[in-house]
Amino acid sequence: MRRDVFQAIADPTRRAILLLIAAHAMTPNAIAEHFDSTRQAVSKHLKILTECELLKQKFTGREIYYEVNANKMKDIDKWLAQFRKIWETRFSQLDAVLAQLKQDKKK
Amino acid sequence: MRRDVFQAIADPTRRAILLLIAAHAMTPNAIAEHFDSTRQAVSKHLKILTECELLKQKFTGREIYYEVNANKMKDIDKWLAQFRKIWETRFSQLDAVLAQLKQDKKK
DNA sequence: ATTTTGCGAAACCGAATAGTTGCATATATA
DNA sequence: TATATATGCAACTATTCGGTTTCGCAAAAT
Repeated sequence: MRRDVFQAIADPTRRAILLLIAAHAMTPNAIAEHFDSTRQAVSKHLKILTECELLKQKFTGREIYYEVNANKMKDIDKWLAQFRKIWETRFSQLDAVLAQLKQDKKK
Repeated sequence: MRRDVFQAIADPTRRAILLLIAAHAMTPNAIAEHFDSTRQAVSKHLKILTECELLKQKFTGREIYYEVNANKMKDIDKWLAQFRKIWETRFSQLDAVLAQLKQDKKK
């Protein structure tokens, strides 16, 4: 199944999970304790977050620690960066126009 | 209906719309020309993006120009900033631990 | 060896989603 | 005035989504 970072963070529970374990890795049971829904529901969220690589698994015995993949979080920032770039050039073009107007005024 | 920025950008078509009109405002018809789906489908996307304030409408006669609300885009960045903050303190704590180890070694 | 614990996977269900077609309305244009 | 154009809205549909319950399995604990 195609998993997308943006689709993954669309769900508020999944965003909460990311924030919860951003500080330190946690097991599914420990994570589920912080939410009203069942462990299985949380497990589904973890699966989705793992499939899009926002989470990494660390296996220790029968426990699985989930931790945030900081590197993948950058994908969101990269997308935002596109807009920053567009707006910068747009404003620099505006600057050029304003400079031209100033120039014309002098004449 | 409750509209969320994260839910809005979950859809790839909506992300494409945002990028398309980031440079300059466009009308629904002009936007729809860039996609395979019908004008009505695009119009629905525009409605969702407008409801969560990622887009602003400019009315001129019977035409409606849609433009990106750069300010609302910051909401996404604010969310990302939480993680940056967590990771900064986590690393500074790590620094403290390392410093302590160094201290202990001296003794 | 038996029981408990931690976990994922499957089957199912109601709600939400993205798309379509068809229609109504207001503004240009002939 | 009649017609074409730009747009939003409603009804319908197939699919996806988030949740639950039930189950199976492997690792600990007893």
